[in-house]
Amino acid sequence: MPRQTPKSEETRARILAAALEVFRERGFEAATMREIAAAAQMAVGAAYYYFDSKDALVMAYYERAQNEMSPLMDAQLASSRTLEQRLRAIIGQKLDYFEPDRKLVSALTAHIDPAHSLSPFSAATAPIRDSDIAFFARAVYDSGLKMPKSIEPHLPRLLWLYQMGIVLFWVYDRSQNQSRTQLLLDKTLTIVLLGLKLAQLPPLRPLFRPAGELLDTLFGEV
Amino acid sequence: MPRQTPKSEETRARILAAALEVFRERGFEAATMREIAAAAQMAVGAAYYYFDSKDALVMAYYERAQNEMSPLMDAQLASSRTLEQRLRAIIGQKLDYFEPDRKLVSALTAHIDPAHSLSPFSAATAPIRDSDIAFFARAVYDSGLKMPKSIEPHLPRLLWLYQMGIVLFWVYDRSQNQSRTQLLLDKTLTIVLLGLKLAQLPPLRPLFRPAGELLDTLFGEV
DNA sequence: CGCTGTATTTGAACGTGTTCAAATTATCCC
DNA sequence: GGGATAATTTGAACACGTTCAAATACAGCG
Repeated sequence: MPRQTPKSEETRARILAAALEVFRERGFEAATMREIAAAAQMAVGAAYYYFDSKDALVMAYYERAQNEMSPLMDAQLASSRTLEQRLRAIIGQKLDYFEPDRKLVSALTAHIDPAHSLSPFSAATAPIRDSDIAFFARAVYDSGLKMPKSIEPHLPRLLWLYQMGIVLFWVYDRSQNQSRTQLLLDKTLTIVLLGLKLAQLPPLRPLFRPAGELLDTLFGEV
Repeated sequence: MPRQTPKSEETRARILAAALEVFRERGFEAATMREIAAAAQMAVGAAYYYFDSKDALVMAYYERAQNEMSPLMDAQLASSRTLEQRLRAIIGQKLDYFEPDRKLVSALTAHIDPAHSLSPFSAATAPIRDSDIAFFARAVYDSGLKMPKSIEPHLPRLLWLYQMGIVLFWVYDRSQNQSRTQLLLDKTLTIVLLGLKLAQLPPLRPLFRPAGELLDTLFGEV
């Protein structure tokens, strides 16, 4: 993994920039590694010296996106109070950030298979996923929500999963300005928050015990 | 599309059989069209004369599966009464049928992108999807469930989507005997049925109106 | 049987992502 | 500076899915 010298770091950046340019212009699938290498003014082999695969270019984009979004997310969390505000802020921020690259993001969401490196559920994307889930953990924690003990530890991951569904829908949403996604977000957020409110009511808590057990097993180690 | 003479039909069948053999042996990705053609004792071009692509072979498998499952589903529906029984029967039947080909099915569920022909949401799989949703429609209708008018027309599709989630989980479930999927099915089915019961209570109906509006827009034409 | 047109079959060729031995360039140490 | 070692760059080569012009088998008809 050549990230040693400043020069190689710069070459790497040049290839990534060229790749994104070609991706945006012709889409991920239609873009060829030869094109990308040519755009970066080097032989195709050189691109492979810096990136293991075509997918790795998208992965690098994904990692950079996460890094760039991190402070933005912090700001969103700092400037919102209720859980609803926070969830809206986080998810809205993510959609805003990815807006110019919706086509490219679809390469990231195209695969469900956890064995596929670009899948949001893969081992390769685990660090990004974890740092993402951490935002939801903070959103929940800072809002002082009191959840049943059986649900609480899983809540960040559940919300992340929910957000993943929204993003997925958004990527393939062909309505004007992705207005359907807005609708989906508005309505489902209401439902999610209602569910969380209900889970807080002591008399209803027993109803959530089975759900907790389910989550324990599903999110537990394989 | 050469499905004219009995002979060509037989050749087509031979290629599909050879393909499934190779797919089962080495997995969809690792299998090559040259291997498949060789297994069917013909040149690679001949395979393409009968099937447009490697994906088309999986699609043919999918179509055949749907045809073979149809009478089995009928039987399951005939021998069960309550909605819970029916849902269990339908979903259980599907998992049983696909059990020997879990690896191959993963090629069908690997893509979310509706533009990808093998995606469960693609235009190419629409006929299979529709016939599948029809089973859920019958399961609901025959069970005499009284749903709010706002939800009712969407219920079959919703249940199909739910089932899709279960199948998806199952395909990538690496626990012994896919026991986690069983757990997921048991627990979520309880929750789904509880939700449907609640939706039937007149005092709670207003709560479901927004959900109905959401579904109207989401499932409406683009 | 032979002729004609269609259905099928062939395998070389294309463009793809990826690999790799070899060539080139940079770096370090004396 | 010069020689050795490492980092980088090259482009041909590979296996893949797919295409296609050409070759072959077949069917119907006189």
